Amino acid sequence: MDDTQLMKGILEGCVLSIIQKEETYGYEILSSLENSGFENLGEGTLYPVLTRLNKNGYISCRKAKSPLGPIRKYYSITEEGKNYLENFKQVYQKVIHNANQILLERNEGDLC
Amino acid sequence: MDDTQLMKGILEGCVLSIIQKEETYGYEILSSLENSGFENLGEGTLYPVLTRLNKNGYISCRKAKSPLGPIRKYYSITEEGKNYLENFKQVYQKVIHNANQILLERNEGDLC
DNA sequence: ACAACTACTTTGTTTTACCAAGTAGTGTAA
DNA sequence: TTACACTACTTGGTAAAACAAAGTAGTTGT
Repeated sequence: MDDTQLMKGILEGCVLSIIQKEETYGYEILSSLENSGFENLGEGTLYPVLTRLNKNGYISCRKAKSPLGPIRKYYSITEEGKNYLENFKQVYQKVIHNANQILLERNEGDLC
Repeated sequence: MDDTQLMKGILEGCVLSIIQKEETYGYEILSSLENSGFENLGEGTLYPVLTRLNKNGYISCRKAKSPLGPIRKYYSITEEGKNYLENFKQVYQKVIHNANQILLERNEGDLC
């Protein structure tokens, strides 16, 4: 089964949360996400998220040379981004709570 | 903030889970979802989900008269639907677990 | 006759993840 | 030195799903 639909919207919040912890760049965020269990994420999935967050003013961008590859684009969270993330977390937790109630509820047939 | 993106994919599992509990019909599922906190769900959101689940063979359909309105379409879960739902729950829990790790992690600045 | 509630349908829009391919810089080994 | 591997970002096209808005109909109550 495919998890692409479940990823919708969640990814954006996760990326913003990672950037909030410290200034970082795309390629590093990718491996950070992989370490947290999001294993099948392509670059073509992540980079548009960063572009979108930047365009919406939730993160800002700074270019810097890499010691072992092409130039990096370092992103850091803005004040607007912090507010957005707090709000996102609340909505996320509400949705998850509602879904858990429906999905994980005991059924009649369940043993104890 | 908008939760439409977070709803993607989650809704399908919730609807299937509700049908698994007992045979039911669209309009009732809608109020069931509203009772669980999904308050802004339109009919134009739910009915396509039912059509999709039916077309994929996860639910079956039976028509029956309503005591107070037009004819109802009662849905019940199929064996294939049960398998799909179990699988869905596993993927769902994995995604949520991964996301929680990133979103709810303590930051350096946090007190205690 | 008309409104209110029940109940399902359809059409079009928007957002987003994903795939595939491309562009480039740096280091390593045949 | 040529080729490969790794780093790092970009772009274009596709498909899936939620949603808004409008419509169709049956039943009940005033």
